[in-house]
Amino acid sequence: MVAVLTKKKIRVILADDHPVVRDGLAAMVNQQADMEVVAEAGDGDEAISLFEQHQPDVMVLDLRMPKRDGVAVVQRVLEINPKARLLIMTTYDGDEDIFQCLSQGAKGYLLKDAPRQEILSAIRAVSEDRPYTSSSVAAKALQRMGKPSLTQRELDVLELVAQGRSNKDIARRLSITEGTAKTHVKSILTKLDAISRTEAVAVAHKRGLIRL
Amino acid sequence: MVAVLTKKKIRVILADDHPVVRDGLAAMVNQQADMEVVAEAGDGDEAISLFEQHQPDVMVLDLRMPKRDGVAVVQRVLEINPKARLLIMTTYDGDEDIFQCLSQGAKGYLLKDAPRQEILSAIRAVSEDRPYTSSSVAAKALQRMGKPSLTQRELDVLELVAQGRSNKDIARRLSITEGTAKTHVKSILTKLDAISRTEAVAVAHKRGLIRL
DNA sequence: GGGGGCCTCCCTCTTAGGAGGGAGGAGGGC
DNA sequence: GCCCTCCTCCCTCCTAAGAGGGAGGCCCCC
Repeated sequence: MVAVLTKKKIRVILADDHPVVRDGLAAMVNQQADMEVVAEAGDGDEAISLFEQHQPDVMVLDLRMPKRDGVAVVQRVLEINPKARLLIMTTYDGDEDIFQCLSQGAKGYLLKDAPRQEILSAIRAVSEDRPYTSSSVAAKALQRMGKPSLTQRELDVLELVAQGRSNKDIARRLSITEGTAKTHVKSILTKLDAISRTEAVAVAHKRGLIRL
Repeated sequence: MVAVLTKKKIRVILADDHPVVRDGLAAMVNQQADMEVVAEAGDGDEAISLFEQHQPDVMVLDLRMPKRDGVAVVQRVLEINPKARLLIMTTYDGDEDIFQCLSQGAKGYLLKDAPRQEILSAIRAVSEDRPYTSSSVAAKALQRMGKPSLTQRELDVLELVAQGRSNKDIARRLSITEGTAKTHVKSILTKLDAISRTEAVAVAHKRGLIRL
């Protein structure tokens, strides 16, 4: 704390539903001379309201959170302030998550197993509005490019497929005919390049299209 | 730090592949007057060797770690020292993981979203050889009771099923006939109480029988 | 007004998958 | 010795699932 008054500290909000992780990040951040944690959120809604309230330089966001999903938080926060600087920090490295967040306007994306130094330099980069993405994550985002996206209806069907439902059952639940359900399943198989519905589920899971 | 010399501190080893989580736990633990972190491991092998080296009062273990899986670490450590006090701390709440760890002899199991106080009291409990299990986790363990377990071969088949392989493909990979593969799949379906292979995968995943 | 997605529904045809049996050999525990 | 579990293989029968088409209505955007 010697030459403190030269620069303003980077004001950080942490949003993660694990107290342990928040503690860890807070400890790391507050040890740095050039940054400080101004608030901590334990769920998506809290993250949004704390962001509005504090207008931090950087918000570090976990993707899977109670109440409101990470992607939804990204969307909402950027709606409130399009210049918000968001750093996604999560365990999920599916290309869909990464692609969604980055294309929606998050400035950085890193994985929770990243070493301390990488996390800190990511925060600094994002605070200066420079994008930060580790090479492995960037590779995933590029992988996702060019791949066809599923329509909302297809995602609805996919979720039921992943639960192990039959086409007939899916049709009943969505109030469509079995034939239509088959049509959707078929185009899911084509888009995901899978030969069977079970493989489609495996692929979708790996890509982060479905959770659980 | 007033009345320190009355008791020895609880010596804790942390094993988790996320530096952030280790930092968070370390910060929490070292703030307590009655405990201290003596070592940190970032993977399974390291956890085992550090345990041997330090013989801590408690080892806090993540389940999914590089090199050696959490359950395997539990097994090996208890082989080395049957009186080892292990506290599992993970994000996975599948009944299989919980059941495996506890029945193998882990003293406690808690989820990473647990509040600080719960984590600390769990460490204290386990250090005194008292089992600690949160009620939701205990409920899962009981759920698992009575359910049939899969044989090794069935697990082999299940993994391939989860990858979306056909029976024919599975047979080829395991060097058995398609008929035998079918037999295994059939008994998997029966044991998991599923009607289709895709549902079996969903159930298996929920229970923590398969990863990814 | 004319695309272009998207959702819906329809057709035929083939096969992989699941139901329900039985049965033999290997290995371990009692 | 016996029993039991597991893995292996066999049979039949039937349905769900996937391949490969086509087609109409809707809505939004250019």
